[in-house]
Amino acid sequence: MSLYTIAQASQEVELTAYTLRYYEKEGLLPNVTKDAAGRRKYRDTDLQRIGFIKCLKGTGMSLKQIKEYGDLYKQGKAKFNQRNAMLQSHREKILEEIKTQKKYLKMVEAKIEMKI
Amino acid sequence: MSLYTIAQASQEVELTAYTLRYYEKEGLLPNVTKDAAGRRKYRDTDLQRIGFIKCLKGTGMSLKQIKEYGDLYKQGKAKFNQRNAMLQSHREKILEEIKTQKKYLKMVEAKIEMKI
DNA sequence: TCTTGACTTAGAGTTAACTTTAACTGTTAG
DNA sequence: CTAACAGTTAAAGTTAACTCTAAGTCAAGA
Repeated sequence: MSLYTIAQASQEVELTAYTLRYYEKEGLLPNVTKDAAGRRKYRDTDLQRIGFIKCLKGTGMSLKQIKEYGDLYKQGKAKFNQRNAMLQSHREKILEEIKTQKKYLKMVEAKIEMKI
Repeated sequence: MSLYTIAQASQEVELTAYTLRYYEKEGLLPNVTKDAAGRRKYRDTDLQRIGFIKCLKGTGMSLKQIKEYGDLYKQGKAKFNQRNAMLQSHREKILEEIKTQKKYLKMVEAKIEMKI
């Protein structure tokens, strides 16, 4: 079980320390502990959580919605259905997005082929 | 050859009239003509251009870069190489992005499958 | 003729997601 | 012991991309 300073965590997850503090302030990382001097110590589970936040964010979910998801998560089995529904519909959204990206890719390729 | 008011063009391309004026102000739509009363009249070529702008924007190109691309386009054959290089590297970027989206899709699906 | 409604402009306001600053504190290497 | 450094906070600043407001113009219908 290893602990990371904010600088180490920052490097690990490829987000700035500013961003990590910001996410915490916004309630996306409720479980980050601090050492005796008040400095953040990130655990592996924190890094995993950040990884999933990056996944949700990278697929177009807003921080606000990510927080909602996290809040449901915290409430455990009671909110399982609601939480899973969120993921299901987000999955649909990603599928749609991939479809759109492929369409756009073809448009760009067509433009390249036009050579004008 | 049909002409569209801003309201009609707006509906056609699914952007608000505000956004169309904003794009024009930013130099992304340099060829929109106006009628005797000073009202914008969009031609089919304008709508096609907007369609391509949406494609570039939808694949993560900034309006600033889209303007640069448009400016190169305006300079015709002289800037063909530069313009085409932009599209080539944008194509790579889209391919990368699709790859990332597929990875994230798998992460979300894994989370759904976990049922926890 | 009057009024309604779609348009015009310049410029101000909004939102999300950071990003930076200022002032401070606690840890560590020389 | 002290200077440098990594961290802390609250709050202000930044950026992109809209989005809206205010004040005005113009054309068409009752």
